Amino acid sequence: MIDTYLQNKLERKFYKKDVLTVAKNLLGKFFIKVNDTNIVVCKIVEVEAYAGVNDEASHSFNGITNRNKVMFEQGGLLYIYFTYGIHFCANVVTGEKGIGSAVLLRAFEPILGVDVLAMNRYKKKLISEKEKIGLTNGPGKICQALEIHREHNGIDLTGNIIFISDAENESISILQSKRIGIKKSADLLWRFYIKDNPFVSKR
DNA sequence: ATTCCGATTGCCT
DNA sequence: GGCAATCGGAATG
Repeated sequence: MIDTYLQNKLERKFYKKDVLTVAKNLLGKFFIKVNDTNIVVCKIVEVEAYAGVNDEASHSFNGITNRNKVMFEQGGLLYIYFTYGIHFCANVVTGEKGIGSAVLLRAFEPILGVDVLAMNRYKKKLISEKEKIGLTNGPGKICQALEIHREHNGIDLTGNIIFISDAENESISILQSKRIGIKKSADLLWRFYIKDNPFVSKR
């Protein structure tokens, strides 16, 4: 089971391309998190690109700080930040070291480990269809459901704890829009999502 | 030291 | 659709 995902794990070169390319290429891929007792697999269905140059909305826009320094590492690392005093958000760092760009993971479709996700989100295993939609359809929800926190900031996605794997591609239709919840550089169409997927976030 | 405010979410009307 | 929750990063004094 897990062997198949490990064999299809994305390599470093996938992440070292420019952020818009990686953002679009991440759609439809499997995001996997493994621990001692379980494995969770989700399909990536919605992302946003953030780049260091000409993008005032990006954490990297004003240069390296203690918070954003992982964004400036080489592609393939995970950048985690804490926001609104409540939530964590997960990003895939892209490009070469020093660029400062990343892809925000906005929504997942649960594939394997729904009970684990439900326990983390709702403290119970059995959930309704509506609750299943709400499991991972937002950036903060993803981190709560998959237990991704501060300690995962900087983790290498080419390792075996959290990684992303290629999917046998049934062709997907990709749509784009403005990014959600930002005020600066708000007109860039850098949000990408899979058409007609019910797990794409609503707001 | 103090102030401002955010790459969100859930609950309310 | 509106708004409170809640905290730490970043800017300002």
